[in-house]
Amino acid sequence: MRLEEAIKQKEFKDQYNKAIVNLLYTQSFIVTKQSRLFKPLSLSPEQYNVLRILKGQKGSPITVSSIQERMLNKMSNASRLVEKLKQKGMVVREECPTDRRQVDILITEKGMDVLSQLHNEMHELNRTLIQLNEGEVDQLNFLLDKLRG
Amino acid sequence: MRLEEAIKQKEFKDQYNKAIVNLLYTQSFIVTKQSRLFKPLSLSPEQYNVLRILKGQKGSPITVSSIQERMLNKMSNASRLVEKLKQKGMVVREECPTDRRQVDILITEKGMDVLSQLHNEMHELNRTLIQLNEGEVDQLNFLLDKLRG
DNA sequence: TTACATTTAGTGTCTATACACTTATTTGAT
DNA sequence: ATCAAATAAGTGTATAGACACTAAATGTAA
Repeated sequence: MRLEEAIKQKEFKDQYNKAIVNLLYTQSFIVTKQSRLFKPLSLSPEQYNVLRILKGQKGSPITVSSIQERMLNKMSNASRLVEKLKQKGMVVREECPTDRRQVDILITEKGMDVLSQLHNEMHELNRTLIQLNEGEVDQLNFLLDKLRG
Repeated sequence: MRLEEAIKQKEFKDQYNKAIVNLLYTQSFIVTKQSRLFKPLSLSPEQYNVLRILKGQKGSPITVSSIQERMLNKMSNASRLVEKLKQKGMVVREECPTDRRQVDILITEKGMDVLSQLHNEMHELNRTLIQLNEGEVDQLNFLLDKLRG
């Protein structure tokens, strides 16, 4: 659906303003659909994001601040998200041996299980959410990377 | 900055997965910068969105559910956002004469003042946030509209 | 008209964002 | 060696998103 119909706005001042609104609306469109996938596993999109970061470590520990740096939303609170995941038994916290300010985080077997349960569905969803051909997706990624300067 | 550096992820499974992550990251990038503009006026991005919808009405009232339909995030809670704006004196609530379930909302002089204070800065910010030329912005809007099917 | 379904606004609760703050530890300059 | 600055993790608080729920008003069909 065109943005104008989706939010019932007839016109935009210019294409730059429309692009801003289009990006915000499209993110909400994506997150809403992803959330429904996470729901049965009692996982939020941001908790999923943290688990993905931990999985990417392939066994080596990562500190809370490094998780924060890798998060999609730089303003989110990795400390509290890790605590939520720990309560669910999906991660463990360990004191960092070289710097006692830091805390090493590791994904558990249970955390890995949750990710593999989601793997196929997520891949399928991401593919169907984006109704573009391969050339168009490449172009979109190029434009988004360029947009941010 | 390329997405890979921004979130320190070396590669993506495919361009579709990268596009999803790119869209989520870019939205956060935009909202974070917009929030700083709203901060001095004690306005949140979503409250601003509601005020913009009300301004677009050019004086005619709009119900809470119609505001909801026009919002960028369809899951947000127009009822509570309107209440916050009312407490700040930026909107008024009136009982709808034809349907007592509904509540008509109108923007006040104060609400309009806040919008005009932000007008120039917002336009400038939106323009500088998007580091694309005119043809590229058109292309981006086309791709985002097509993406959602 | 009565009974039932639908619509509208609003509430409750959990989670997350935004941002200022605290505490503990480490760094680094003198 | 000392002490201020910087860094890491975590806390407090206000706002918002996600989603189930309620209450009141309206629509509709028998």
